[in-house]
Amino acid sequence: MKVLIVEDDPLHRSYLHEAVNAALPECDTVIEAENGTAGEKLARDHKSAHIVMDLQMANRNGIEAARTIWKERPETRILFWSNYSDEAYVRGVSRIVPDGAAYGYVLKSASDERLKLALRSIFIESQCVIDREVRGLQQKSLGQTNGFTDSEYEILVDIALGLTDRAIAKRRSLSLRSVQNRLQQLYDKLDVYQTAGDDHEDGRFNLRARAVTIAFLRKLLNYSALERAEAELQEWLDEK
Amino acid sequence: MKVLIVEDDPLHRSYLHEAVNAALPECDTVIEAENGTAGEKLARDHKSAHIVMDLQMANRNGIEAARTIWKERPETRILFWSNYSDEAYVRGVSRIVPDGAAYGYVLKSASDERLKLALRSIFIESQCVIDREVRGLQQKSLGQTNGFTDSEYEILVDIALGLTDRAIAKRRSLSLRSVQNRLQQLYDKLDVYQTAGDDHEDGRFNLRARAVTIAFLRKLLNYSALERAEAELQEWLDEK
DNA sequence: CGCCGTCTTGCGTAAACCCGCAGCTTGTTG
DNA sequence: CAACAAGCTGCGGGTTTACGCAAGACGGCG
Repeated sequence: MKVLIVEDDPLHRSYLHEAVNAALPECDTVIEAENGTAGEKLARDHKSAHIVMDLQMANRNGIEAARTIWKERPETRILFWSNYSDEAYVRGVSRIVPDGAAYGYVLKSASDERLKLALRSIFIESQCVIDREVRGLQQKSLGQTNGFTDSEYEILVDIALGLTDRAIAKRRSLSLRSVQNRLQQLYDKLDVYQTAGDDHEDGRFNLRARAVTIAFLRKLLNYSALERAEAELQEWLDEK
Repeated sequence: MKVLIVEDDPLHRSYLHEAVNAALPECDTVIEAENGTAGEKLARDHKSAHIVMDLQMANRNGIEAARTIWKERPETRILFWSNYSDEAYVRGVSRIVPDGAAYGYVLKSASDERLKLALRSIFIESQCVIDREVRGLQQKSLGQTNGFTDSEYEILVDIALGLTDRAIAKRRSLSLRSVQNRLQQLYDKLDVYQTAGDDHEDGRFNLRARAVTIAFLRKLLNYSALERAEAELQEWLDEK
């Protein structure tokens, strides 16, 4: 049994290496990659390998890497190991996991025990293991309680990218008015108004920009989500 | 001689601990804090301590902590140790360093040697040590070559927060038109137009929102800068 | 002092944005 | 099937943005 570790930080890499050795005596080979690109290549070379993957990496982030790896071999088991439980990451991951694939998501702040347990559960028992904190977000982002619909999230990303209403309409095949409807819906959910008016006319906010800011501060969006969205946008621009 | 380590991640914390022991045999006490708040308190208790500080921490980030520490004891020597060299961080740091204070900025990707050397230079020799990469940014952000003026940066932050032109005018004591002038200036520098028009009328951008996105992608802004700015904004809103 | 560049401000306009109102299409439920 | 909720769409209008044009204000510099 082989395990591939994809992780930026040398300290964390060697820590993972040890953890894998300790938790999985049946594992005979551990390979390391220090960024997403190298990770993809090694995953291709060692087809049977299970993967432990960091999410935020400079060169090519974990979500990108996981996506291409899963595209080639959907049955690959991947354990995501991340510092953050931002909704943006969680959403990003659940967007790309293939049907029925075994995967995991544990936070770097988890104890040694938790990590080792997760390693065994996923790689040996083929179970999904998702940290409680992360799980909470996942529920919210799927269930409609309080969380965001896909269409709301979509339009959030679109204005975050800086598209005009018209451009969004074209991209999503909607009428201009519908786009604006969704925007209002988004403004509602994000509570842009409360912070906005207070009741003085003075400190008014630009709703569109404010919505993005709030989303950022609430970690509905983050750098890597923006980066991905920007790439998709460019793609779309090119083909249109 | 005492050294205080303020760092989120337990792995990095113990690594730093070792590095300090190895580089500074004259250091008899090493104290650790795992977030900004705890760091501030320990800094108060151990007045003579030199500090190694992580920048991005969950609870209270390094810049905040450093600011209050320096406010109480401006001669404190602080070595910032960070994963990133985003302009947003660099700018944030140079904004708060007291006149003539000895400080340092080294990246986590630096070699052991570099770190140890920096430790000795700052804590023993009272020299400023700033990683080459970081230094580059610093030049740019101070000199006007290609970089951003303070007033440009200021307005960037303001629209990122989601303020309207009018609100910005009020906050910065400018006329509405001046605010808009600065905005245009900003749009120029950020090259919002190039990506915008291409030459089709189709894929138009909302300049204001797009500018923020570009700034984010170029790391002129980041989460912690936004967070700080938001706090300042709230403060201003309250008193006005 | 007069010339010049940079910054500020006002006026005016076209476009984009925010949104209430109202008619339509769906899918759901009793 | 009737009734109802939810989403899409057009219309209309009030507000905000983006920006050209031009008139001052301020600070060097020959």
